[in-house]
Amino acid sequence: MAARPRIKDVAEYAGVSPKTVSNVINNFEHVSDRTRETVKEAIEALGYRVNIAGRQLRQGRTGMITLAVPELDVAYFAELAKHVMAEADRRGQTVLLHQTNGVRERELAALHGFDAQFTDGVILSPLALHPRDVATRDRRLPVVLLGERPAEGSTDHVAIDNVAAAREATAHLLSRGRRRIAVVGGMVRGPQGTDRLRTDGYREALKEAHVPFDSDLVVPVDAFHWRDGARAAAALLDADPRPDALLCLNDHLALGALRALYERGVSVPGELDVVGFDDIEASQFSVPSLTTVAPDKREIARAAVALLLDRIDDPDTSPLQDHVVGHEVIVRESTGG
Amino acid sequence: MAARPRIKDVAEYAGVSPKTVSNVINNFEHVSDRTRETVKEAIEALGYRVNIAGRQLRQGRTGMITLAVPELDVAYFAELAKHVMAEADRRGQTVLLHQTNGVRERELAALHGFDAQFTDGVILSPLALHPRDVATRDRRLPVVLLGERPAEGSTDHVAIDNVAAAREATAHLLSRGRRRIAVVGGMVRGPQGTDRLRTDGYREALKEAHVPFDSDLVVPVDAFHWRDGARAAAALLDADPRPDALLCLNDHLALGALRALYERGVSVPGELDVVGFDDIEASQFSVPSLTTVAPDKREIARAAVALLLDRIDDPDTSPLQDHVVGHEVIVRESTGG
DNA sequence: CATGCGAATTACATCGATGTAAATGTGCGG
DNA sequence: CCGCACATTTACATCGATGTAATTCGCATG
Repeated sequence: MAARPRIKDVAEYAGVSPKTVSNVINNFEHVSDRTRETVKEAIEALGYRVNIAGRQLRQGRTGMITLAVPELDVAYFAELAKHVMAEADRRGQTVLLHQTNGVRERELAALHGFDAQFTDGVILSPLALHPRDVATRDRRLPVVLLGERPAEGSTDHVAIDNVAAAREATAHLLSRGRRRIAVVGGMVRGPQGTDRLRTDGYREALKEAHVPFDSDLVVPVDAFHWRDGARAAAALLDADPRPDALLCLNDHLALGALRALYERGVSVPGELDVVGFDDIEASQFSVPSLTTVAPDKREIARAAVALLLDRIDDPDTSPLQDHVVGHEVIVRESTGG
Repeated sequence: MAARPRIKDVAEYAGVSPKTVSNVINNFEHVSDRTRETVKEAIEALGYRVNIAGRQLRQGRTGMITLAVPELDVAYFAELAKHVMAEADRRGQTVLLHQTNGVRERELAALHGFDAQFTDGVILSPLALHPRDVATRDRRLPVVLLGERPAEGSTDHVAIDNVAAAREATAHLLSRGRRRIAVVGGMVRGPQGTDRLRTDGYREALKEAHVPFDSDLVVPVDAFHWRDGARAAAALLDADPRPDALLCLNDHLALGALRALYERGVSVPGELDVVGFDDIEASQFSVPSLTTVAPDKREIARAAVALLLDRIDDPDTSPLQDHVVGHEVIVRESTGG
């Protein structure tokens, strides 16, 4: 089987110089129609395809960006990835997707381009990164962080207003008369991660409604998966007094909780309300369907890609951006919708 | 901000030749410990990282493989992607993930390497590919197909035994006394796609049990999403006589059906059984939990990566493989488990 | 101390595409 | 028919890493 043809082969076949072929490929304007036609035929005839390595070596750009998320089988990240890839596509970029499993080491690797000068920049959704990791990173690789923000400054950042989102979701529960609202996946003290910010928003809502805060109702979890939500909900049912609502910090926790409540015969929303975050597709189809805080994922993707490409084009001058994306509380059956 | 250092800069810093630096990077054996140490320090000091483009240009390999799936927000593909990426990682390869949206044009592009000589090979999960597309493809790019197989030969292929899987799932329903089993997403005539093969398996099971086949019970769908399952289930409830079981050809259809049945007040598995395919994580946590056919996803991923890498190493000689992966019917609440 | 041998290191060419600058071609006015 | 302006096309060098082959080094032996 013949080796892949090079630009030189196409040139010889077409009877022109390699550079002319290159000019045709790149739609350079000063190429006569006849030459362009001849070259295109040669490309077709030989089945020629650009070798990206050669191009990148010359141009210094790959046209690829890295997207690093914790886990693809967490629906939120899969949906986000889908949007980022679509947006990148629209802007002529290719996405290299990585999973970090939320492990600091791998997030660090992402932050530094996976020990290869590979893609032009990185969009990273961190979980375990330490503030110092971000502060001391190698500034030569453009990075946009999503969601968590271990440290101010140093990178561009895109996220929803987590405090406001949690406040609104909590207010919704309070407006339905709920008073003992548990926070599944919450965190009272500790770094300003998403869990902490959302717990803060929850507390703000309680305060506004003059409902006392009870730290026993803030339940940390190992991970944000179904099983953790199920486990936490089961534990909360045994508490005395029982909570009358669960504010779950993502939809998987909430869906796991729904399952546990079903197993215990607790009616939702009759006896207890449940709210999630992320608005993954499953939350529309669960039984009962799930009230949730929907971030504008498309806008997150759009902003992240835009910020990153700007930063790639112009690494130094433009000021660091902190893009806040809209969100919305979608009321469904799990809170009487 | 300084530009990224090249191998030459490291060489100068360490006082050796570029080739020696390269030897250190690639763990070439004939390098003295002292030199190795010096070079490593220089790499560290300058923050040097390999430029993949340069390496690939020289070596003719990228160490990257493409994985092209229809949609990441279909959980099965997200889970599969996760496994493929993990397996590729284990074998020192990086995965470039693409979504085709099940559009023939994009699948064709994947089959041909996305008009760039980019990755070393492609793992493609096709939906819309025409047999001719596969038969006439450019053989210079190694390809492994997953699931659907538009044409025999021409590529390596990995899938479960769809006929047997559907036969077993149907037999399970029959053993529970179900006799009017609808196939959601099924196809009686048409190409040997997954839907057709599974419908064939369903028919085999009926035949073995001497249950007559009724083509009205085979319901095609637009796509394999929740909403399509919900829609199909709703339509089937209005049929007379009603089916007493739904064999849904993936879990999303099944979960959507469960939702529709819940809305209509039909008890599962009391009045009606539901079975899915894929064993996505959600099927463990749905209400009721879902009986489903679980393909060995890890093995699919392992085999696909292995076949592809073999083909990359040795494009011509080894015979085309058709790897059949194991599956298992997991009985849960939706069929009385 | 010359010689030989393997280990360690290096010079050089090369992978494929494209930017630069120079060369060639074309059309038009004078 | 000449010369100029502009459009096309081309020669050549270059991006960064590494394979090949040649060179240098270190050390033991006669």
